[in-house]
Amino acid sequence: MQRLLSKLSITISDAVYLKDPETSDLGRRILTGSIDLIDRIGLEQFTFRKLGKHIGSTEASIYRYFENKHKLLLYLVMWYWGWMEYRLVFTLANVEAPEDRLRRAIRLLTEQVVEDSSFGHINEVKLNRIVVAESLKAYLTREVDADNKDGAFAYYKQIVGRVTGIIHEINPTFSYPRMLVTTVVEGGHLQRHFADHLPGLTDQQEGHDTVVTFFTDLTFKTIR
Amino acid sequence: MQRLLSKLSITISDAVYLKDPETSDLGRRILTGSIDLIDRIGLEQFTFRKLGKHIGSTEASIYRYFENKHKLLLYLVMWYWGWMEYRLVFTLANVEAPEDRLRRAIRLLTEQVVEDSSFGHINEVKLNRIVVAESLKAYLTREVDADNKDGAFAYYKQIVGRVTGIIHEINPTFSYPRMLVTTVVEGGHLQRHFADHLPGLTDQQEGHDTVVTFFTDLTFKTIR
DNA sequence: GCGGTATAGATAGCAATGCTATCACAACCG
DNA sequence: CGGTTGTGATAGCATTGCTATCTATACCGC
Repeated sequence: MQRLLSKLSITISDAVYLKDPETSDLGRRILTGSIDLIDRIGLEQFTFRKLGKHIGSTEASIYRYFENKHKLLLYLVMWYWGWMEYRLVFTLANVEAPEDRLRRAIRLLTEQVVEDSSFGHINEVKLNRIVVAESLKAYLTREVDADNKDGAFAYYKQIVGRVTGIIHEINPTFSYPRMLVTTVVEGGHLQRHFADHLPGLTDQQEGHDTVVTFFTDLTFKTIR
Repeated sequence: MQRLLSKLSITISDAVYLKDPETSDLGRRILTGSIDLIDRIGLEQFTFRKLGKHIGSTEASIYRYFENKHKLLLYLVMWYWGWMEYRLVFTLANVEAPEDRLRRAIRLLTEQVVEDSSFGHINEVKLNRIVVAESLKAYLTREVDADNKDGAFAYYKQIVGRVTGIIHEINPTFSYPRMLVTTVVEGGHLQRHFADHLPGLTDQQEGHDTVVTFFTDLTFKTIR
């Protein structure tokens, strides 16, 4: 899978960037560097000026690629879901039984990413942490509607659509598959965050991964 | 209930404010005005300078009450959960059967607030919209741990604890009650947000409230 | 009524942020 | 070789986030 993925590229809606960062050395340094820096200092503290310093370039040059840090976040989040969709498709390949397919899908969507490798300049482990900690901020703004029109959530919706389809195979009468899938995905992120910072709000324990277990169980029981 | 609540007051940890806004006219105008303005323009666009103009005061005066807008948000969110805990206690009063108690609790936590009245200078309808749209930003920061130590999430945790207790009554062997409750609460908020802005990600329909139905159903099935 | 104290308005100021503009230089491309 | 493109360098400006100082007022105890 690694080898294959490294040849594929994830298409990002050109509405989220001014100049495609995949097409130049500086662009790729912006991606690598921003993932690095956001993971380290958090989105609030992150600025284009700091990123410029971090990658040995300037604020003005970065502005030639992205309108502002919100758009850059959209890019990263969109890339992440594009990558996840690839992984989902591979994970489900040749798996026939819908129950197995659903189980695998939920695992993929709720487990932590621990291995970085497939794409050269993107560190998926760090990007996963960013998505857990910051991606909701990409949805919870006044610009959602515009960003949505720009296709920023296209991969996310596709994933929701795929899993919804599996649920439908298992139980065609279940009325709220999309609600369930987004609840599982975002709930998974939130539980990971709580486990790290507000342990009183979760039951996740050190060591074994109760998040995956919990959401798998919840999903199968809910759709019955 | 209205009459009783209007005499009660919700205690907010003094770590989130510099000067108790409940103790002065200006303080109460800050609360009323900030709820108004955040609801109108969103947290990102909201600044103390704008709030000063909005309530006919100055930036500097507001800074005497709150360190920054993040602390003000914590105050509002904490107030909201304090208020919700009151309402939860009243909603459950004299209801014996744990299934009924759970059903009522979930409804309260996931339904939209539509009536404003009980507390003079706080508009609960607007505050509910703010909590739906912005409260996750209060958790998803680098300061969570410090804010948590300051007791900013105390009411939230108490509510989680109460509902966890009910779940335990119904099924003492269920292992993840806290995960379930926070998933329901935050999931409820998210679904409302999606319904308004990203309808492709939810199944909520105009008119009848599927969010409450969905999460009630999910909860009962999950704990069985 | 007098002096003290708390409160809030007015104004200034400063560093950081968000964003734009201009210019110079190098690479590369036909 | 001349033109285009991409990047760095620098400047600048409005806004934000926050602090400081000064003044007017109101209220509180005596």
